[in-house]
Amino acid sequence: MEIINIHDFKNLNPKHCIEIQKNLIDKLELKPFNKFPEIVAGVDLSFLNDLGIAIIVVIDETFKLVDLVYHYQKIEFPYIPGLLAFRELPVFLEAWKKLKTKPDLVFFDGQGIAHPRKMGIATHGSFFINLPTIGIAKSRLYGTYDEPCIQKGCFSYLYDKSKNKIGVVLRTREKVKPVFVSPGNYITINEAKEITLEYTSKYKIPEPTRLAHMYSQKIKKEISG
DNA sequence: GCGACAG
DNA sequence: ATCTTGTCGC
Repeated sequence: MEIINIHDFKNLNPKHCIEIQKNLIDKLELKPFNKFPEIVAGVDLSFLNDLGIAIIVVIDETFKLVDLVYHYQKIEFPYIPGLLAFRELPVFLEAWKKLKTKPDLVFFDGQGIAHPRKMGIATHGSFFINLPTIGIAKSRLYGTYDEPCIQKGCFSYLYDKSKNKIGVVLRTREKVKPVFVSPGNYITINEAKEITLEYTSKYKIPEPTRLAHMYSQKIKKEISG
């Protein structure tokens, strides 16, 4: 069975998907990235009936927009908690082909290894683009944690059932609900947290993902008329 | 069997 | 994610 051919995603049932995720665990490399990414991309999808619209924004360390591409196509896979990658990665990868600027790192909207099988969309996606990735989720999918203090920069670790760290619950803005940050691949948990804070401006959601979401809503309106 | 459950 | 307006609090 082909393990990661994205074109076969739509023909898979949930059990196949879970097997694929389990088989990919050997490819996970949570090693230090050891550099600050000066050019990063942010990914997000919006939906219009049966269309999925993927947008990728590329910004520099001053949050200036460097590049932007998007792609939309029919969604072939339902939303199933734990299997988000199978729904969204096919659309994302088509948009990725259009990108001319190669970022140093990519932020995804969703989990990285903070996932039942350590295979959230940021992790799964890294195998296709071969770049370090970070998952930024607005809510928890998996793991246990204590509430972090209320100041910006406060954080607590997310743990799996074996008490291993799988990410952080990070307060990116004072008195506002924290975000769930986990490394996708080719980066450590602490690097993911630090880089996320560096790329956070005055809002709860870090700039790469926030801008991607903003533009995907804008593009959706253009498409709908 | 009963909850939990990214977007 | 999406459907949708005003409103409470810093």
